[in-house]
Amino acid sequence: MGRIPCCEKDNVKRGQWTPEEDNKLSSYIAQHGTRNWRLIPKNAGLQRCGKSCRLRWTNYLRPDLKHGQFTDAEEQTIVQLHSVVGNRWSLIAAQLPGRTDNDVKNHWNTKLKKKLSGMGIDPVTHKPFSHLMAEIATTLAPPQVAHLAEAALGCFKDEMLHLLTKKRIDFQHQQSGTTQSGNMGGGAYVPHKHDDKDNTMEKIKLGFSRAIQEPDMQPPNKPWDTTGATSVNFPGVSSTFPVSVSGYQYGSSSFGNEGEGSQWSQSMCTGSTCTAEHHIQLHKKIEDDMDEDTRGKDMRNGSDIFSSDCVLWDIPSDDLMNPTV
DNA sequence: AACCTATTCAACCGCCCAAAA
DNA sequence: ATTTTGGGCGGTTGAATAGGT
Repeated sequence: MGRIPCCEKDNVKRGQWTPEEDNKLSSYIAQHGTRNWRLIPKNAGLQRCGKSCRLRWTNYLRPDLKHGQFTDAEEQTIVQLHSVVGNRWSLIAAQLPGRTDNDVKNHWNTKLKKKLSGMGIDPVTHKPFSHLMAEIATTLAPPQVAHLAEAALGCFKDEMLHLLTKKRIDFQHQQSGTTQSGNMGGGAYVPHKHDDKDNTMEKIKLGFSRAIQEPDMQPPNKPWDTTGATSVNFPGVSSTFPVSVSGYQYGSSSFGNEGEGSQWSQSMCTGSTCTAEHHIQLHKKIEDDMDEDTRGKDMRNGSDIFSSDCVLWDIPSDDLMNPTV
C-alpha cells in the first residue's frame, strides 16, 4: 500500500528558499516549536511542504548550526567514523556539533572521497587500492592476475601518474633536504617528459606486481612506523588515544594545510599492537550513540570493519591536499 | 568577453521504521 | 494485528558559482 504524499504537490513552492520564507519559518518555530511539521507551513503562512520546512530548518536555519569550512579535526573525525560506520551520515554528524548529516555527506562526496582516493585509499573500504588488488589477486589464477594488474593500471593510472609525476617546483630542492620522504618509487623528481612518464608507469607496474605477490609487504623506501601510536583527540571520546580504524591510523597531525605541511599520520597499524583495544573503545563509543534498534543493522560498508594489516602509500602532504587534478 | 566544464551544496525524492490510530 | 502517519535517513539532482580556455 503506497503512502499518501505529505502535502499537495500542486500547491507547494519548491526550490530555493527566500529570506522572507526563512524569516517566517524561523519566527514561527521560535514561537511554537517543531511539533508537527505538516501543520507548520500552513500555520506559518508558507506554501511549502512540511518536509521541505523540516529540511530547511534542520539543515540551515537551526541557530546551533555551524556554517563554513570544515576544520581538519572535523575532517579527521569524519574519515575515522566513516571507516567504522560507513555512510551513516546522521551518526557521523552527531559527533560533530553544529554539523548536519547533509553537510557531512556533501563534504564527504565532494572533498574527502577525492582526498582518500588521491592517497591511494579506497574511500569505501578505507584500504589501500594496492591491498584490494592483492586481496582480489589471491582468488585468481596467475594469468588472470596479470590481466587484473593491467585493468587496475587502467583504472588508477591518472591518479597515480598525478601523484608520482606532479610538478612541484620546489620539490627538487627539497630532495637534498630532510622532511619529505620520496614518492612511492623514491628517487629524485624531475618534471616529467615522455620518457619519465614511461618510467613512472614501469614503477607503478612494479608496485602493483609486488603488492599482488606480497600482500603484507611494506612499501619501498619507507619503513612503516609499526610502533606508531600517534594520538588523536577524537571528539566525544573521553581520552586521547590512538585511533585506528580499519587498520589505519589517521594521526593527530592536520589533514589540511595548517601547520608545517602536516598530514595525516600514515603510520601503519600492524594489527597486533594497536588494534583490538582501541577498536573496541571507538566502536563502543559509536555504538553507544546508536539507537538500540539500529544497533543490529548491517554496517553498510560491511563485513570486516576492523580488519587490520593495511598499508598506506607514502605520499607527500601536498598531494594529500591536492590529490588529483 | 563569451563560452564551456567542473565543483559545490541546498533541496528534493523515495524508502524505512516507529508510534499512533 | 493491521493500517496510517510523521519523521528520519541516505542517495541523487540541479542551480549557482568558480575556474579554465
